[in-house]
Amino acid sequence: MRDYLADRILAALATLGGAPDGFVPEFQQPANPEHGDLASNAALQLARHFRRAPRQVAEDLARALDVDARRITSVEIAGPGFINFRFGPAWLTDELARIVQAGEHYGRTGSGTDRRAIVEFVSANPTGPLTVGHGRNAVLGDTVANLFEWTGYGVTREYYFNDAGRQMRVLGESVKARYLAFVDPSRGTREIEGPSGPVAVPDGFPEDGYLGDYIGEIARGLHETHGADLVDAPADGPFKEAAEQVIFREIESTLHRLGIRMDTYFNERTLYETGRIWEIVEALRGRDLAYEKDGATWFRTTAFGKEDDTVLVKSTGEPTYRLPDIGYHVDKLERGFDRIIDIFGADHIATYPDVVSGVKALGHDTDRIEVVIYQFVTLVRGGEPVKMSTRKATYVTLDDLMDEVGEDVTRFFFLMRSPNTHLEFDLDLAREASEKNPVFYLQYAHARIASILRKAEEVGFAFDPDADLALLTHETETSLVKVLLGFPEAVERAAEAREPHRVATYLRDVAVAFTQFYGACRIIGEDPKLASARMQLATAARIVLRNGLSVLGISAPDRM
RNA sequence: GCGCCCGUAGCUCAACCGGACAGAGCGGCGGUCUUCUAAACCGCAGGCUGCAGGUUCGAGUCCUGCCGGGCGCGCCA
Repeated sequence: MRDYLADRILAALATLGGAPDGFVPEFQQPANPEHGDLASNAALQLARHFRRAPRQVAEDLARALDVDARRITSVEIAGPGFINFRFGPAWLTDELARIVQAGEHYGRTGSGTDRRAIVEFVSANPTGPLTVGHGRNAVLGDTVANLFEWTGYGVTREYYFNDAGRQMRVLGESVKARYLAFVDPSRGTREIEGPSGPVAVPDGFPEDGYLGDYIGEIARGLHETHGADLVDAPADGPFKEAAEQVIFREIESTLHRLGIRMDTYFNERTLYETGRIWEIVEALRGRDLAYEKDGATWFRTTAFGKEDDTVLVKSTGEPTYRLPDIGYHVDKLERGFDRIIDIFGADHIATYPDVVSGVKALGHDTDRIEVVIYQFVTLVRGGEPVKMSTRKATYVTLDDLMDEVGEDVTRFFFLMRSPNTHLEFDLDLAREASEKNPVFYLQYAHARIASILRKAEEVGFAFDPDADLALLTHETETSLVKVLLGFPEAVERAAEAREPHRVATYLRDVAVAFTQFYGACRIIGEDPKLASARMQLATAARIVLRNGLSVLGISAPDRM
């Protein structure tokens, strides 16, 4: 419809002496229904160009406008010079029929056809269970990936991790110390600083070791299968490996609960093994963007406007995260993706420009790389913010959260707000009042429609699939149709903006419009022709709710 | 000190690349179940969109400066 009207407006402008080059008519849905179904501000924008009052331009434009009376029933000028259009009932019913016909494909668009995107998300190193903090990343990334799929992209979901490095070494040491205590229960203990005062740990437990219960579980498992055979094994040998394996399995199962399945896991180590990172250092050096100082290799980030240069390779010979990150992104570019999306928490925002600079310096097209930054989740319990630390085990895991409020609520909660606003998660509220969560409102609307269809079957009402949709004249009926027609655009915009919450917001409008229709119009028991038409409308609403919830990765139950 | 994000109803948040009278949910107050699900619906109250300027036909949205909060600014990731 927008394309059609844009075409008509341009045609009308041509008869008025032409529009400025590159002028593209814009439309908006008026907030006030009295202003019609779609409004153009063309006259306001062109007033200066024509050197006339906006309303004058609007009148001329409206007069010159030649539109199909079946699609547009009224063209009005209002306010400072808006041109308001009203859709014809025949067009609306045609479109409604199209929704039912498209079914589960309704809302899929082809803007990304034949293009490929990779979304990298979660990417937590396997040092412990996923926490609520990872939840926002996981759900956001998965849903952004869904949005890409709905616009026609081929999508790869990738998890990037690193099992070398200090964190993992400490993890191995933590497990080994617990293991030794299982082997020799009389082993001495000492106290280190825990989350709330000192805690007793076995001798040999690192000062900054991991205190979570899962460490002991892993150690117990090793003791049960290997007995005392591992007492002389290195911490970063079987202990670290066992920990990594067990923890990764848990992470994966947590993600599965959320409906997330990764396509690929990328181990940072491969960038070392292939020598990729050293090639990059040499390439940068060749462009005079890397140099040696104080035993370290530096990246000349001052050449890109930063105040200081940054270290690429430490004096120990170990690269900083920046170097493999550059290599990783080059790798993704070489794999031929058209869009490369990284989902990062706000704390990583500063690292991104260095990586892009590096990739760009190597001659790659960095326009394809894009970062979705989300702000932190503040966990609130008993009205107080909860400080979380994986190491100190003062976290709430994603599994805990799902146990308490359910998978659907968990997903919806992380998706209902814009990524770049802080998310306050009140645990008490989520637990006690979870039935008041907006996600239930959407699901309830869906369940009600399913209930109507069941009921129809029970009473033996066979509705006519070729129902005369022109019978849908009630105010709540037409407004529901109009809302339903907005779905493809809602998906498209959410995808473009990488903002899943737009879909959630839209679905609320759908549920509201349906519920109003439901309250005002009965289906079963009405005249069969009208009932059939309404059944079509309800079916269309169900399709939109189901498809929309599917974009968000949330179930659409038939009963509640 | 510098950089990024945020500041909208009592609380949590929307507002579609600048549009018409800033909207929801929760909480508060008052109504509505013999009907396809009351996990619902209807109504009322509640706002100088942090403050001060600027840009223009028009600003919550863009620019500048303040104020307040978050996150960064490491040979950690």
